[in-house]
Amino acid sequence: MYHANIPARDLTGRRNCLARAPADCWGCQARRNGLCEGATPDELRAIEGCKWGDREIGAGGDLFGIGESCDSVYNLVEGWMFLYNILEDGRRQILHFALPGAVLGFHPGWGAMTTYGVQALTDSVVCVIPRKALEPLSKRYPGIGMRLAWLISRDNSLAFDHLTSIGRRSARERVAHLLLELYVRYYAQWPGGRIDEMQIPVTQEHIGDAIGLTLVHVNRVLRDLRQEGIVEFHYRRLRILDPDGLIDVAGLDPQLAMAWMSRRPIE
Amino acid sequence: MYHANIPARDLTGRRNCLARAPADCWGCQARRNGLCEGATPDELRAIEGCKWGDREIGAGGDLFGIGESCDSVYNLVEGWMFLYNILEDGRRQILHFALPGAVLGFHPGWGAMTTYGVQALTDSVVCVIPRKALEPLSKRYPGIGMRLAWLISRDNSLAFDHLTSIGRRSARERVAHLLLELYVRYYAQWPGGRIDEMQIPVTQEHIGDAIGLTLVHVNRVLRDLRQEGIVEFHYRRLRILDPDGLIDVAGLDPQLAMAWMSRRPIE
DNA sequence: CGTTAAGTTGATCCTGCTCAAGGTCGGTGG
DNA sequence: CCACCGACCTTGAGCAGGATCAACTTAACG
Repeated sequence: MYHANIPARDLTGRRNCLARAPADCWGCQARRNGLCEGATPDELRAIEGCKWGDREIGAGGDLFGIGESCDSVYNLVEGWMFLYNILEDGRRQILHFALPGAVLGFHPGWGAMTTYGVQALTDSVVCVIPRKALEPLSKRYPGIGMRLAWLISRDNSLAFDHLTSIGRRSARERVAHLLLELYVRYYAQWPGGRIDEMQIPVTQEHIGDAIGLTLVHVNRVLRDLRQEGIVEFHYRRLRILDPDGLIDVAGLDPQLAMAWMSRRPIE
Repeated sequence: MYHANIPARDLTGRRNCLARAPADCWGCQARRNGLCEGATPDELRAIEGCKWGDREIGAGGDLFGIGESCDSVYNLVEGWMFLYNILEDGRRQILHFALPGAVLGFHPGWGAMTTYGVQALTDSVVCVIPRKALEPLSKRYPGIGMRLAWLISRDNSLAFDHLTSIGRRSARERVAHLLLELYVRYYAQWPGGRIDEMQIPVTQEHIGDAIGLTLVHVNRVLRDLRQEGIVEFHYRRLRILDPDGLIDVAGLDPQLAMAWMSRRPIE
């Protein structure tokens, strides 16, 4: 049973039922994911040993903002977050949606400022690993460095997909593409979830900011897709009625679309 | 002296003078960059020992195409390359320009197909390191895994910048932004190069494909910038006449713009 | 000096933005 | 249980940034 009534807080800080899934749903795999994925018991103990502790962030709160210095690496244990950039005049670009298992805050220019911010979409929990502990840790357990490299390169690969989408696809294609991505990642995280009733803790404005459109236009595209009986997205509920149709609208090779689901770590 | 007349081949395969800079210019720092950056003599020997050899790629040639399987990691030693994606109908998105020192071909889904291609802008040389050698290498020398992670996260950071640019900036801002990026990276690679005469082996079509515009519109924007006396970009020659003006057009915080130049590795 | 890639410019069209006004959902407080 | 409120969604009208199509010019190489 997935959607037991465990309340959480949304962006406004009010209780709502949008993030109702139990901890076991939002974060079940997290401790086995991210940096700990495929780790030996020894490594797990070492990581546990050097971590500072967990940090909770309410929905709408920032893990860190743009331009802050950041001396830790975070392993997202529970909840959804997103990475973003904001220009002077308020235009916002969402760079990445982070699901449990994501590694956050590892960026070049260590002492220096971050060039993006991280905000919680739902109430979230991150495991804090001080930056200083990382290097000795990777010296003792060499697998950790490679696993980090692999995780970041996976995110990079997603960023490349987004670049292609924003740079060269039409609004319709972009929306379809993002919904598919969210579905695939949701499903990889919580297999068994139903395709016709997913809780994606994201508004239409988030979607627009992620794919370089205005919320108004995103809404129009979603209306069309709804009228065509392909998907429904309404108040953070995603229902994919016609998966093949959606893949078609996205302009994806159906085979490639399936390959998305099978990105597994080294070995 | 930087621009000695050592010919290379351009996209058409003809000799030209666009890549005239001597090997010492295009690739001088490469063997000290990338995976080898900051490596101890021991590590250097180990990397040298397990590499398969160098591979040369003529301008316009592919290091690997989209959908090929790729069982090696490449260290770009000499030349410029770019990562790209092509949609079914021919639309192309350039994901990243790679300069000497770049690590190429490290991507998730190892045995699986690549999701992007890599093409040479100038005659290039890469050092080939078999994928199988990488893991034992990183076990023996833990620093290598972390260095890899750092390198990839630097590329990721650039991809985030590009996402922000394409998603939320106007055509004018995007062009200015990319020219600044190319200048900064060029300068970091070949300090001492003149700001009013840089050889950037990239056409206006490449620029368009990198920032999600048509070459026609890129041309119009460049015409405006030229008429305003800010930059000239003509036949792969970039001249920045008014750096502050360019930073202003890009809508960048001047201080942040300078910070770009100082991304250094861990420790 | 011919050839070809690359750059340039104009006219026209269309996708997606802006501005503005409602409508709906869901949580809260009476 | 109902009324209220704020966040979120929805729709229309008009506009504009950038795309498309097409023709022409220029630079660089052989």
